[in-house]
Amino acid sequence: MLEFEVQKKEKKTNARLGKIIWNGKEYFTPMFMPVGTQGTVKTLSPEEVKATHAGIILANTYHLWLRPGEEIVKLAGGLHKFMNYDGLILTDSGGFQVFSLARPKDISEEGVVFKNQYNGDKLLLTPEKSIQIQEDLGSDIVMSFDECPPASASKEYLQKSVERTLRWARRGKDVFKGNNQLLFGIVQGGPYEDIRKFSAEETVKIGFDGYSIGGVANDHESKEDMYKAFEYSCKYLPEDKLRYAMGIGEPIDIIEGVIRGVDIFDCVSPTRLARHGHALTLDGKINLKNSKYKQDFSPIEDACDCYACKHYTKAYIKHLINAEETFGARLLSIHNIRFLIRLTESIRESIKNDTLLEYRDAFKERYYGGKNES
RNA sequence: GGAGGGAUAGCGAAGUGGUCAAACGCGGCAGACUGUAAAUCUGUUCCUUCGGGUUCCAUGGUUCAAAUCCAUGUCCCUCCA
Repeated sequence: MLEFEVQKKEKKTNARLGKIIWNGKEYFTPMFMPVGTQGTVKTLSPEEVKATHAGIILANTYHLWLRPGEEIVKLAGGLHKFMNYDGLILTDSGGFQVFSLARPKDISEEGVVFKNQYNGDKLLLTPEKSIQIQEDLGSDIVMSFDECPPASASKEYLQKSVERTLRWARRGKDVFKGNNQLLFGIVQGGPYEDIRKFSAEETVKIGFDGYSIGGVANDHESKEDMYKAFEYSCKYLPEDKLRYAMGIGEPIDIIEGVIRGVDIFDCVSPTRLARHGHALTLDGKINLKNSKYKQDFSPIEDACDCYACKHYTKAYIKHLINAEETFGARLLSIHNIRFLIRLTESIRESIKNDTLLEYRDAFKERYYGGKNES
């Protein structure tokens, strides 16, 4: 069983340094979780994922339900065995797909109706079904099925949505067997303190192994609103449980999240940006498709210890991206994930030294180089 | 030697009297991307001092008006000898 303890609290912020023990292995928080929606971190082998020092990945209930089907994964012996990955796996519940795929009229008290994108079938995903699928997948951390409304939704809608998500959380917990799996509840409520407080307190009353902060970075809301959501959620969550900000992955957002008490982050951005030719660097995000890198025979970052930076130049990776060779996307994915993992390593170091705010300011100054972050 | 067909922006390719600075695709140049319907999507791509200027193989012509019609030339392709 997975254990979690807070080892140190930063003096000037709400940041925490934590340790997870699972299957005899230790993992440290704050941590970043690469996304492997369909049972693979796009373009990477599990060995390459592990080489970035990522200890946990996220897979998706909705996608694996549709294809290949959770019964296939179960027959294979569970997702770890199926995809040959022995690190931690967290499965998202399909809640994000309520935001990205469903229309308002598809959402009811019972659950959410989706149209199977492969054969047009009508499919009903309910809190109970989501838990059953995740149990069959055999992930280590199971997410409650939630509605993920846009941050811009009206306060009235958010309040109603949060109440329904609470009922769904209750229903999910009631059927969850807990066989060597943890179950997380999800706090919603947009940028409003009263709704976040209500959502957090009521979710805690139901009682979960950890708590997620959802409904952030899904609607081009302001950074200020996103950070409020972190703050107003963490404020009402227990100290001794993991806190996970769902979908957060811009470097500055990770730092600001940690400052407000978040332990875990996940994001598609390092792999998606990679496929689109972008590399994360301490001096900001760069686009290797830009012609200025044609003859740049230096690594993406001199100081980076990733496989891509140790062996390849920007000019070569640019060539691969321009030629649409998958190796380019793979090298950039390795780099970008390693970049975010290294970011969390630096953050943990700063928490130990109680210098997180100074770290944040120096990071921002260099990353944005005087430009406004957006 | 004979008979046809063709030449349009960096490339491919529409257009066959005015609504054409010229569709569309590729390439080029940029931008976006936060629990992945995303190896996707968006913008831009003759010159410009943003008023305009100069284009559709070349030259001449017809017309109020030509990428589009006519004549001649150049080059390319196909078929027949």
